[in-house]
Amino acid sequence: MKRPTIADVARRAGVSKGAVSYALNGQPGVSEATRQRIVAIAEEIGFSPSSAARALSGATAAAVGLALCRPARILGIEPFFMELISGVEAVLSARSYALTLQVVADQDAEIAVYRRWWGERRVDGVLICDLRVDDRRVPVLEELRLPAVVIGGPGHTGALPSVWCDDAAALVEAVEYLVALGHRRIARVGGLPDLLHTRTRTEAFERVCRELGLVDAVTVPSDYTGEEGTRATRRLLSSPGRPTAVIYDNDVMAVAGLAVAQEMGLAVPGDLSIVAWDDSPLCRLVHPPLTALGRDIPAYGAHAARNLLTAIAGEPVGAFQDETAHLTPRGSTAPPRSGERVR
Amino acid sequence: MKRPTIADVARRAGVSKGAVSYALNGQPGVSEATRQRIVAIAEEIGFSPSSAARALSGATAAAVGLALCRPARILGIEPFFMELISGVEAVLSARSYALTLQVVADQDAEIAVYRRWWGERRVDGVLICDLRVDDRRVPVLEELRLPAVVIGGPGHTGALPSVWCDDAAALVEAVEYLVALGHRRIARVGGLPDLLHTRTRTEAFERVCRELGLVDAVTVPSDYTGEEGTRATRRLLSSPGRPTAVIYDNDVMAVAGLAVAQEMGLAVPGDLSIVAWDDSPLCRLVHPPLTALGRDIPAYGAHAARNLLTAIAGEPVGAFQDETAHLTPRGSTAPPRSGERVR
DNA sequence: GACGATCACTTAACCGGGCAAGTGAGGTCG
DNA sequence: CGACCTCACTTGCCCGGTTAAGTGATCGTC
Repeated sequence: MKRPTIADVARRAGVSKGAVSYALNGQPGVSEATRQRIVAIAEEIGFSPSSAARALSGATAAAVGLALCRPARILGIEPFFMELISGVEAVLSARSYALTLQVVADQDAEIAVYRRWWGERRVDGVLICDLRVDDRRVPVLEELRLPAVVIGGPGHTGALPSVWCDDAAALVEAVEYLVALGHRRIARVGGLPDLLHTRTRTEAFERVCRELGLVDAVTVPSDYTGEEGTRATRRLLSSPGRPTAVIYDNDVMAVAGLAVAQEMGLAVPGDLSIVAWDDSPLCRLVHPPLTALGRDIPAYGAHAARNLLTAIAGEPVGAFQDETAHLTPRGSTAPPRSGERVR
Repeated sequence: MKRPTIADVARRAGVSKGAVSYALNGQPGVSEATRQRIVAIAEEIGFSPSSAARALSGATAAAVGLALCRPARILGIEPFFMELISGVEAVLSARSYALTLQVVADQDAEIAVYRRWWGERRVDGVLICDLRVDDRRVPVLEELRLPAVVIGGPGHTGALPSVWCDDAAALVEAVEYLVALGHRRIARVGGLPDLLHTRTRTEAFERVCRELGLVDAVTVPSDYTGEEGTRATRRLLSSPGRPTAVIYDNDVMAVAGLAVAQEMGLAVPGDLSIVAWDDSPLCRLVHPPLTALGRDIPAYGAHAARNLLTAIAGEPVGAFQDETAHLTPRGSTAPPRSGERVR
């Protein structure tokens, strides 16, 4: 089956292809009667304009890019990215934009992908995730003048617009909640230490613990995998003066931590309270269900996509603060047993 | 920063753009010395050919499409799709193909996306997931002559090539294993009943149970979500003559089932054995770790992508059988308690 | 009734590559 | 020595849209 082109529509309508272009794009230059006839014919023969030809004649590619820099085994189990993509997609497909996805091995590969996409005019703009401190991708995108929205921050985004949320405030809420329950020995299993939001959380954790007088509040770095969550939890729970509550930087590690506690014969929440970051269905699936810091991730992605489309349209876009994650208490948190409450 | 075009390279090299095209595409028509000079200049000024221009002049779009027809909350938590995408990506990016992703609401929307992609020449081919019985997408893709590889089967793929694995055999292995442990009352929580592989598994389950003389082997349909897994498990475990073993069609529901058992005070595996389909890290995270039917999903995706590229190249491709999922026994399966063993 | 304005188109150039056909220089051979 | 061939390019058209500029018909106006 041959794909219909604008020339086919023009021939059937008995007009020039210029007229068809004006008619289908709502431009002036054709009468209303002719426009309707052309639209009907286009509909009838199933014409949709070649994105390549459109992109070539100066218009947009009608596509945005997303490069993910995480190994497959983490991408798979972390609900975050798929939920983000769902939200991004909802906005893009409503405007007939395509999403081009690429999984990359490291930051250099990611930068190479951006340069290639830019040179190939394959995308009109990109979303960047997993912002790092002094991120090398930012100056490259600025230099290329490739429209981009950073998902993350605040700060370290250069002149690029961003969509961010206040992780520090969310973390403070979680710690204050645990302290209100009576916990004094709180530990945290953090995400990849290079990521900006991990650093933000770590600093907030240290600050709030200092302010509340919690002395041995320690953050164990990890890589978001269940294995690392298991390892970190084992270490924390085997140490003298083990914590009575642990905050995990993602849900996967929190679930892993729960399993370790059960394996070691510790009751959750009796002997150990657990708080997870990112409240995916996973948190509600396990027993006890996990207290979690949740937020609407599809909405987060949707905001990023919307701002990117605005930036592509050439309008100025600044930093957008999304809602702060809020704590949903569930069965995994409770006051520590009395013996534990006194240091 | 202006994007370099082939004309920029030609000007710097002092040749025509035709010569540059020949040089960069390894075609004969330029001397080796000139070719190297041109390649060096292209490298230096960071030239990559516009994908739009390339696509327009008859070559490929260098992109393949993947439409996912599942609601966001399922896509997020099911590791299957992200792992599949990782595998697909590994093959595509090695050949500089882009992956265009779209999340759609239903089958009609998905078909509309294929028609649009085809008309826009946006992709050279597509991968289709979640094959149904007498799938309506198949004849559409055949009519459009859009290269496609079906991920699923066997059967119901029309003349389209496919990549599939023998779910029936895997299911039989799981049931035989449970029977060997001494189980006689085995139930199954199935996936979406419309999907072909669900039907394949259901038929295999009924057949093998009949052959082994297990009388009340029941399949409860569900939708792959944790909530449905919870509901189905509650119903199964509350019924008189409750099963001593349950096979779940995905890992999420298995984890949910485990939580229900714990909540109802049933010991796993003492009172209830659990087998999960798709062995994601999730299965190893919970306590006890789940016995699972695992397979290499990234490899599955990679095979599909490879066959799609072959089909795009115009070479004939048939059905490809991937390895059968194999059972990894873990802590969630054991012989039923003696009182249960006798019917 | 001549003139300018407006309308409803058409024409043609352009985007950036690919590629068939053309060209001129140099070499081979009868 | 001229015919022929090969090599190493150049020229020019094509892909399928968009859009500025051009054109002819109709209309209103003085």
